[in-house]
Amino acid sequence: MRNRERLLHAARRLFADQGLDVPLEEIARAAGVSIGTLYNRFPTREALVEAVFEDRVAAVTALAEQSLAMNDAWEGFVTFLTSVCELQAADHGYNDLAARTAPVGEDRGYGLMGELLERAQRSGQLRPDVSLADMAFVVWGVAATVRATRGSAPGAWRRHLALTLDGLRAVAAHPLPVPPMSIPQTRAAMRDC
Amino acid sequence: MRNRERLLHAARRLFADQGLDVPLEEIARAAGVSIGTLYNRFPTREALVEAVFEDRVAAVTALAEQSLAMNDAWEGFVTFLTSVCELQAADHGYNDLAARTAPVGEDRGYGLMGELLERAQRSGQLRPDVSLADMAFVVWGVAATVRATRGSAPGAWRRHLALTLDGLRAVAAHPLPVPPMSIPQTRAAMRDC
DNA sequence: CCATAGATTGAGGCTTCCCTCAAGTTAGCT
DNA sequence: AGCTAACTTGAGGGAAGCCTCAATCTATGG
Repeated sequence: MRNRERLLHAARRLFADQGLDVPLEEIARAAGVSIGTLYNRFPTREALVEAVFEDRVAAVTALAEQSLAMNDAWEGFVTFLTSVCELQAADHGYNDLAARTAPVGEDRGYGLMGELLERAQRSGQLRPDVSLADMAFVVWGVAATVRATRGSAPGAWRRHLALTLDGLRAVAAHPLPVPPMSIPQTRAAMRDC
Repeated sequence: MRNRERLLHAARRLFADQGLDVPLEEIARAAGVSIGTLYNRFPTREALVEAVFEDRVAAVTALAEQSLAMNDAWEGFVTFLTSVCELQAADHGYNDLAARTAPVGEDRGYGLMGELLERAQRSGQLRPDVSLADMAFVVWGVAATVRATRGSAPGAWRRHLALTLDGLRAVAAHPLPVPPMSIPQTRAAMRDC
């Protein structure tokens, strides 16, 4: 039916503008549909969010593949992270989501992140003591900056990201005080938003 | 009166455990006082928050002074940032607050941050292209990690901070893509949470 | 043209939190 | 004791969201 599409369109727009916490009634109104219909189509907010951002999984996978295809391993690594952050910056809702969806997972798309990372380490440019779980710090950090600066200093996140990346270079490496998060820890942390 | 103290105690505890968004009614209940009394003493949530965290301003100033007294400029800089992050990690409420209160301000205490920063730059260890406004990235980033990992991986923020600090070293410096935020921009961003 | 299955509607009940204010209580002063 | 000023109380009104469900509408096949 047409209503499902209208709802997805409205939700996409409102999530992008206002984040994942928009009132569902507002989405229904924007779609020109009643709140009851929204609940018929998407029994929970989660279902709606998932449907709206379904395509992003593929998009991120594609970005990772493009980045892996680049000759320079470090450049590929940087390009991938930058692209993901650009998605975050362009869409308030995806920014909210990225923090919960981040790098570590059995997810096919994110296996590629591991390859990008290891390749950059083998090339000697990415510090060897970081692991996949550490990428969550990048995403969480930039997400916070994106959120804070959306209104007043859009683009400032690029500076934050650049500083962060400089800390990931092998030449910058100094001993880290604690071991990386384990996979279950990382997953639990992402659940906690 | 005694009630003011009871309220401050209860609020201090609940803010620390649950963040700044605890229901005021819960604070009143924990203080053994009615909601009306809470409103008599603290007409707005902000007033209560301010009263609870009043001492932190002095505490942070003291930390900055201690750090300035250290011989090694870089060590002082790192010690200060680490101490502030420790405060954030120990208190959910202060973590919420730090992001809005961060480095830039006419605040006496935060003028010292500028001295720490410039001293570390003069010593050649802190990269010369960062400014006070960039410290907001550190606070925002670590605050996000503290929040996410509070339950599942406490202490993980130390790793995030260490990586971030490595990116601030002069040896790590690579050109930054955009200029630092202006002071008004920084202040506006901090208002937006 | 009717019957029926399916979709849609939106008022209304529910929860949570905010904040106020009339009535009641306490404490200090004479 | 009596009087007053100051403080305390908590029921209650209001706003925002969530979610449900009986009534209504639509469409399709016979």
